[in-house]
Amino acid sequence: MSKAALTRQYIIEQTAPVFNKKGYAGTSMSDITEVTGLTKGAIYGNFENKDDVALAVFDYNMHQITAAIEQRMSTTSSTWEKLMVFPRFYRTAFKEKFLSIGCPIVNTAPEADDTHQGLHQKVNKAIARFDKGIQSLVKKGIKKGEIKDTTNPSTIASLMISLIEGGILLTKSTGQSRYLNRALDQVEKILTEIKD
Amino acid sequence: MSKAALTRQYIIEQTAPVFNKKGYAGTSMSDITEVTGLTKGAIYGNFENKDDVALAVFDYNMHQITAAIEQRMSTTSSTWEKLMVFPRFYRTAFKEKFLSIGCPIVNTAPEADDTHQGLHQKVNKAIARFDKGIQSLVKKGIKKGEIKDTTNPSTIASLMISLIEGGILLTKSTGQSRYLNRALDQVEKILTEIKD
Amino acid sequence: MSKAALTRQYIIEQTAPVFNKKGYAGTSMSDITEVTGLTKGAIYGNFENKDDVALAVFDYNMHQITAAIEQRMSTTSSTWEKLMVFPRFYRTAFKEKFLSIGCPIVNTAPEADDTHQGLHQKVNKAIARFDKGIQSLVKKGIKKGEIKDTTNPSTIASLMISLIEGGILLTKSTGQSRYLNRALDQVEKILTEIKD
Amino acid sequence: MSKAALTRQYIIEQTAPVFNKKGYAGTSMSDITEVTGLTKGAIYGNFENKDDVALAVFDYNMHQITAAIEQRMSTTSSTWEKLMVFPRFYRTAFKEKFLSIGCPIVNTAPEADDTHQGLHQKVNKAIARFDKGIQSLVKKGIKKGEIKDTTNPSTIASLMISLIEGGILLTKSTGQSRYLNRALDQVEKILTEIKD
DNA sequence: GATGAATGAGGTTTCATTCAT
DNA sequence: GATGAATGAAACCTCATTCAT
Repeated sequence: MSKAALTRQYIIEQTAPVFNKKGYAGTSMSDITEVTGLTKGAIYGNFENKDDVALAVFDYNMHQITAAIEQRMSTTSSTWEKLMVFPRFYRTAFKEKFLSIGCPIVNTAPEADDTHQGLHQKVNKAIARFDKGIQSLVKKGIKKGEIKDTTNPSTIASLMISLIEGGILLTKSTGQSRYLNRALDQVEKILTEIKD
Repeated sequence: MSKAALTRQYIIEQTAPVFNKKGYAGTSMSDITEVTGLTKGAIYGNFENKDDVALAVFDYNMHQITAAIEQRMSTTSSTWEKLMVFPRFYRTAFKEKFLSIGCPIVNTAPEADDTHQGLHQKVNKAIARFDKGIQSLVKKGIKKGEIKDTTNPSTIASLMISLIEGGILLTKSTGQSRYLNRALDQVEKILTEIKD
Repeated sequence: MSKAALTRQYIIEQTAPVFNKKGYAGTSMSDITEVTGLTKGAIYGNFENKDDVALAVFDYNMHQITAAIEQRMSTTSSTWEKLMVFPRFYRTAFKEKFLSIGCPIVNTAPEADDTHQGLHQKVNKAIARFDKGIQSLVKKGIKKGEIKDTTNPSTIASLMISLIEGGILLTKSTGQSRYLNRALDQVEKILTEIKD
Repeated sequence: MSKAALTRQYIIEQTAPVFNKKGYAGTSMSDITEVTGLTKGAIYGNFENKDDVALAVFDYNMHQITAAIEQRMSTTSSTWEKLMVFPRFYRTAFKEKFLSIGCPIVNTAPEADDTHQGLHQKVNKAIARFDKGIQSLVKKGIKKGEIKDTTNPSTIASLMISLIEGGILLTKSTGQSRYLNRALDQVEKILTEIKD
């Protein structure tokens, strides 16, 4: 890793929590220099502008979660078990490590929707990847006979994602874990129902 | 209604869409003067500060939705039918009139969580009212024999809210109606299952 | 007294302490409405502008002190005793009632000097009146044989005023009464020395 | 000297006359940018806020006078002569160079008294330093047998300062030099009386 | 490649004042 | 004659960004 790439990575890691807390518009370049201990010049040497930092931070945040999920999936060859990784991950690891941060999709979508094209696209791509991941697991499960062939992959994906993101939003805001817990119960119930 | 109250109302109504689009930090006082055609002084004559405008706008946005829902509920005396108003409302009226705006809870919760105490409290109170409303309908339904007495009101409320808010978040961001639609299908399925 | 004159007087009396505390530039029209409980319109109905209020308040403050001094002087027919009223007044009544407010001349002169023509003129007229008052008492004292005829009235006036205003300035700022006390001791010593 | 320190010094020097003329509340950030030719950002890059500028300017103004006085004192070893530097300095150099500005203590004390904690403290510290300086000269003079041992150092200091500051206030406001002149005559008379 | 002082626009808020009611 | 909502300028301050060193 070149020195430049290292600095870039350092900035992203230090800045991620700030963007998560304050949002895009609420985070200032001064917040970034403060949390990194670097100068304005150093930030602008490694990123084009604030936008560029925000996009990189979003990618970083998504990668943290996706990598953790994929790693857990790799421990089983059953596609149904792979699907069950989602509720299990969000119930344990997520609550321990990530809930204080929240989900980057939930954090970013409402703000980016109408004002921030670059981020909005990234959010939608992240949702699409999430969705496609679930759908292809369901399809593979059907093929392998692990999942009932009457199952609609798109429906399963839509439901799972809405339940998870909704649950996170509410539990994060209220501090009451029951929202995310009941949502994840429901995800598991749905997955159990489609098991063949 | 005094002139001041009229102006206040006017400012709220004109400003609501801007806050919905740009969020709290993203909306400037200049945005407000622009959309209202009033001067800075006029805004500050009717509101203490930007915060005060934001809180009033949030209340206004919530009231719009709650009033519409309550009005629909008033047309039936069956508590189960009253519960069914939620998915039906969000499926029709909401999509037509409100989706461009989004749900004030979804719009506000992520930004307010960590930085904006006043709004955060308002959001949580709104969620609590939403939750309590569903729970008391379920309880009443059980009492009246319309709903199975094995039903857990808190679970139903948690699930319904997570599904609705999650569905809105995703449909608003992606533009794909399937997220909200599948979430509402699920809400209706859940309600059908608890019908006695 | 007409109703208008009463309101004017009321505004002046309520506003005087504010101007004394905050100075001219530091006092806002809102401070004035707040302390009087009246509306902007009421203030502007009775005064041309903020300037006009400030000038009236200065006159009022000066009158308070001058009237008290003159009242005390009227109790003696000795001109030397009349002169001694100054140190005695400032030592007692002033410290009890007026020090928290300060002397209008000290309060106003530095701010008005370079920026506020109207007030500056009023301050200088007040000083001139103060000065002339002392000088004519000294002259009368010389004529009546109460004061040595070698005495220079202008010198006595200059010295007395500098000592009194300097003493007030320092005691007000530091909270240490010795500045004003030693200055008044000196005034009395000077008066004793010129006694015939 | 770093570039920042140079700019800071430049801002202070350019701004000093403005604060002297207009006072703290009367001086605006725009006045400062105008007189310095710098932008708002440049000022705020070098000072925390307007307060911070005002405090630095006060220190600068005091230093100008103190340095001039100390320099003159260094030309004699007699403590009595050192005390005589005060009236002589204020009579000549001060009237030529500083009277247009006034004395920072006189300029600042009345405004700072009730509203501006930071400045108020600085003013009082400046007075205390002035006072202590005179007192310790008197004490040294007594020890060295130059000054009568019946002399009260505190009284001398109180009197000298009241006379000087009072004289400046009145001469500055009225434009008549007799106030300061007679006050300084009196200071010299007092010093002559305590000479051993 | 990094620094950090400077920019200039724009942020929120308060000001003295006016004027239709 | 009084009201108080509105004005428009100006207050203090922060922003994202640049560029000479």
